[in-house]
Amino acid sequence: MLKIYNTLARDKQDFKPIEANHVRMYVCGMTVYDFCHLGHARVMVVFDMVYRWLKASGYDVTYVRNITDIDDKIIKRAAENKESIHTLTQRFIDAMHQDADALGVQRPDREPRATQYIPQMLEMVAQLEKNGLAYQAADGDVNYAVRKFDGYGKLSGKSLEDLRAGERVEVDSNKHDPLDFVLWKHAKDGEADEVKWDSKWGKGRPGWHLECSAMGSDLLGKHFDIHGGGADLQFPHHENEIAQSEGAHQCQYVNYWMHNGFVRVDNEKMSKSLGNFFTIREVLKKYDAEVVRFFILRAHYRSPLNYSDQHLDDAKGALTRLYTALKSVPSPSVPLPAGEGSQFPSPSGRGARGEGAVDWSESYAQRFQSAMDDDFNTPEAVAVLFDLANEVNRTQSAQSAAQLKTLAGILGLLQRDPQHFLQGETVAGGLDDAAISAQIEARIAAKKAKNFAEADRIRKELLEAGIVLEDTAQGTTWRRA
RNA sequence: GGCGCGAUAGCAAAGCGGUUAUGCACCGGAUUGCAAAUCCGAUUAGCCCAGUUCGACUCUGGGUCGCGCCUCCA
Repeated sequence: MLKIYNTLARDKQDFKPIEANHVRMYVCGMTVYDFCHLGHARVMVVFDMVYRWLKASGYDVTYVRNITDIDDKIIKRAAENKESIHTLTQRFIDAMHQDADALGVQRPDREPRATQYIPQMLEMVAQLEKNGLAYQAADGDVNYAVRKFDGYGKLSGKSLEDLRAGERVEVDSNKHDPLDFVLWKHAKDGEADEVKWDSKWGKGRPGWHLECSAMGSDLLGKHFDIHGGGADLQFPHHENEIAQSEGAHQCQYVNYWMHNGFVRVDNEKMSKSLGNFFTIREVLKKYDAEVVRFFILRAHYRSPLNYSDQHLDDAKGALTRLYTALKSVPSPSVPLPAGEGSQFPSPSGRGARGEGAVDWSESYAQRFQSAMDDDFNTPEAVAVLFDLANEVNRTQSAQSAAQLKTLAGILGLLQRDPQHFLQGETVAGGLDDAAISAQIEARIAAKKAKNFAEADRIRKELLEAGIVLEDTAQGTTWRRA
């Protein structure tokens, strides 16, 4: 039985989807005005892992991750760049897809853009107004009347009183309550047509919180299973989403709220405002994308994750061990042909399908499964992978190697040709494969002639060029350090 | 100030009321011409103070420190 830590309950709970065998999941995606940083990478990878595990567990999953393509920052950036909103957002959506693809993140089933859901948003505002939860203020903005919604604060565990006590922003006299938030932002003079839409409250654009509520319920229904995002979205964003959706639809919005921990640098949250962020593409210049993915999945999704070169190097070394084990055994390909995944029972007797054609009765698979079922405990699941690697190295069993590759595949890891991972790409200015082969041949000749001094010299020279040689029973192999 | 989360060996990071986490590093051995890789073994833990218990890293209370949210943020 899968257990999920539900922020709403502050506890791990048994996961039961609303519809048997079908899971509907929404994750807050990016605001596209710049390149994604490692914090974004973590959300994408973490929920990709969740998506994959639900599928491997036999569920049909509808996964929605939105794109915020209208927002103050976008407008500001477009103006600075003297480009249109559309050009700017499209550019960064493309960049985001490149980054996500590199990290092995599967595309969500739907990727709605806020600007395509304006009618649904307006409809929601109208419904909220009708339900007495929204009002148009003197400045033209339509606000949500927080104190009219019973249960405001149930996700973040904050009461309105607590929130007011900590109020740090200047009180906006147009609001009935300082905590009221904007649903529809009234257009200001001089704003481009591109950033305003007609509505019965006048021209304007949607508030950020409204976007997710409208897209979520339009694509997944008024009540769905899982809603995820970074821990910083818990308040106010997700709290406000609940207020909007439940206020408009008069029913429970989401059953399980999941929040991933932050990526930190020097023990501080990585964020735009602190300026201490690394973009995904920056990091990928230095580290293999799979290493980055592995680095993220090695920690539990709710724990903070400190970024540093040392930790990435560490992750690289560990991943190398797994690939080395796969390399040592011939043809560890995925054991079952596609489409025949139903011959094994899936975890907990859920439907038997999906990408994980795994024999779940096998002991490593069982350990892997209970780790993943325990609130997606990937560190524990990864530990199982290492135990399996040890078994592979010890027994040279093709079956174990196949199991290793299959289980790792559920995490989106270890699917490449081991040789390719270990040897990497030719470094600019470094030795190419042909040059390395020539050196290896020369060394083999030297060894045959018992000229070990020469053989060692060649090996040392290669090592200084970042090439590690390994003499095996099958001959000499090499990898990049 | 309010609310919440965390503190595990040199580093990273999990589970668990009593029995090896795991990876990297380090030490010994096997293997190797020597290495590397691999295998076997050893060493290194549980912020502090109380309490519960036959027994606590694991539960309870208090403290200390760190982090986050309360403002856009993944």
